[in-house]
Amino acid sequence: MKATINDVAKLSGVSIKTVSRVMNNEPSVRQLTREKVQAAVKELNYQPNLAARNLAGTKSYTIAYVYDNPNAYYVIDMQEGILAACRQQGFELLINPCDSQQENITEDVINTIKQARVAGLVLTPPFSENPEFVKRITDLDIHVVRIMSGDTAPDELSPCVMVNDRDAAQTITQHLIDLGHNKIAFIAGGAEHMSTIERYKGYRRALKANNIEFNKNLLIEGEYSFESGVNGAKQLMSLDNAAEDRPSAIFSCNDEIAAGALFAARLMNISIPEQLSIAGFENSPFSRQTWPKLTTANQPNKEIAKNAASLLISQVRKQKNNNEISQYVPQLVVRDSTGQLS
Amino acid sequence: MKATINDVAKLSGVSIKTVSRVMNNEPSVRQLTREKVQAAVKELNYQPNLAARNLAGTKSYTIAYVYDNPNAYYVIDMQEGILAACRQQGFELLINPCDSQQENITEDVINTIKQARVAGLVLTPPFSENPEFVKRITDLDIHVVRIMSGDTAPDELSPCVMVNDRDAAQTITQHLIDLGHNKIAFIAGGAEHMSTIERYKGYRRALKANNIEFNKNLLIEGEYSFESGVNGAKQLMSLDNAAEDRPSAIFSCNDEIAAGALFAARLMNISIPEQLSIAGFENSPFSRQTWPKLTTANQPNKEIAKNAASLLISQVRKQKNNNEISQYVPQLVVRDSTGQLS
DNA sequence: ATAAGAATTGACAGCGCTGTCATTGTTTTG
DNA sequence: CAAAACAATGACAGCGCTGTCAATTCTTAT
Repeated sequence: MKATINDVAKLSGVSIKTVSRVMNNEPSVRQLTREKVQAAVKELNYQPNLAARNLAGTKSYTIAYVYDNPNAYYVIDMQEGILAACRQQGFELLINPCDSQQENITEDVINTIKQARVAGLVLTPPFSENPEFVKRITDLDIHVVRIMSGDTAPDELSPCVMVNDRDAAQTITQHLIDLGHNKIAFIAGGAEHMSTIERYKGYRRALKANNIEFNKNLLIEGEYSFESGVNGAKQLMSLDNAAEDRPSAIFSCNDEIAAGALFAARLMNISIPEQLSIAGFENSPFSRQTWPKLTTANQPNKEIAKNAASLLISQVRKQKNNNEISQYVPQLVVRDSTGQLS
Repeated sequence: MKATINDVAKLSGVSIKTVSRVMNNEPSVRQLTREKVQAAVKELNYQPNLAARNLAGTKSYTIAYVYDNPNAYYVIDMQEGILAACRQQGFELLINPCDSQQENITEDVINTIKQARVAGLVLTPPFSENPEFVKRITDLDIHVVRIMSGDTAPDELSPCVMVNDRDAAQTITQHLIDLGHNKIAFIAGGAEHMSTIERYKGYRRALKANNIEFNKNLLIEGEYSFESGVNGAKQLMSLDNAAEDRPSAIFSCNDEIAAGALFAARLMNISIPEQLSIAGFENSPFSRQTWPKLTTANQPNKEIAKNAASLLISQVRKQKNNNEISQYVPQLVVRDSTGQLS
């Protein structure tokens, strides 16, 4: 029922070794031979047996996704993207959820990837932002691709797929400015996240580009939570209007914060967007479940993850891969929570 | 570095075949021998090579989680539970996200599980609620364990882990009644979900047990969405109060609906819980991100999934497994969105 | 045209385990 | 106590593939 390499060899009239070569994109196979084999592969719908490959070879056909992130939507998207790349390339995916705060987490992860003979790792924050952790892994000759916030890779430890939160945040802030706002507050997420830092930088850059002076009363240091949004917005909206401090727009570091801010505004009978504009970031399902729906920035996580995983697989295979995009800029999604003052 | 079966055989002074027997819990091994081997296994920290097992044996050590569910929190919890069981038992997990509405989905899934030599499937709604689908799989001698809503398995196709939404819904409704409410509305989720039906039944049963007459104006047929909660609550709260139709409590079929209802109440300047109690269901992270926080019912998804997966693995191994719980009743979590009328 | 060199291909062993079946050890029974 | 019955163990092949290395074919330069 299931075709083996032997069937392919017979059908195409070559040895199994040659079939193996074709399947692994090895050089030293004549073009004609290659095509014959590929035809047979197609006809028999042959797919190499992963178990046999893993057993026989010194190479590994398994990559892992090591994560620790409370945002289920993010994780699922990443995972599905990675999975798509794996399926395409005949790789296996080991999922490894874990607690990045745990004492011996690095050793634990190393153990797991040794045990399972993992060839490479896709890392997302917070792991991707921890150079010590990354170094420990790459020192073991295990390939790594990191997905992280920024515009260029921070070091040479591994290839990175960058998410340019800064530019995106600048775009969002500019959107607010274009709407006529000049008192724009920023509710930050936890400062331990690079994404917070980057988004903040983008916000500041937009202000600067438009000659709007930064007012530190309009900066709230929060964390990535609904509650933080509620408190931040409350604090902001109780600023003295006479002193011209009270903002007419709030840029929240993510959608959850924005939802909280939205909620607080509602509590204070401030109508959105007539009296106050609120923007989020992430385009999580959350942002469509608020009322009004949130203006936000969309990052195509599935696509990012798929690309990162393909990159990783090319690395593992020692093939080059030219059509990788190494920087993504989240795109502005304008919905109903931002508008001109009226 | 990594111990093989050979090392264990040498250390314990038996043949590799005997070690294999011990590792697979096969009979026909003397107790003394078994212990010797187990000691060696422990000393060498030996773990059988999955690839070799899969390649050599006719048995498979892979189970799959086939899902199609928009609720990322649910999926992640399920997946992590299944993963935990797999790790414990030395199984491999194949993750298979897919679209249950797709034309040839059944064939696709069958193809995948044949290709990967999957021994068993963990199914959650909507797949677990589709008997045709389940039958197609079990006809192939592939083991299945279903997680679904109800109190007893609907058929003999496969073992089931039941989530007794009905009893839980009754408990929630009773909680509302105990608080003094007797005009309790129900905003349903999509009727194609068993969970909706079950939760509705529990609601009706609680009414009946307390001699409260069912008022069909208080039943809103919605779907599992925020918007549905908004619309449902609006409709309910505009009911004529004079006719004594307007509810003082709303039982929403899940947290998302409840969040919508909460939001609508806020829009109408109805204070929660002073003027209206709202209960959700699911205890999703969502329910802690509303204000006030939602009273809801908690289902320990991770644990349910872990149990279901262990059950599946026992089936696959043809071992019996007595300590499985086959029914879970979600527990009432009282928070701030329900209270007495004041 | 021909030898040296390079490119292509194949034979064969073996990865770590399980299935089959033969062998050895231990009980039971007449 | 011998024979039959059964329990415990091991020898060996082989799962489907890859790595090594030798054999073959094709180039190229002389």
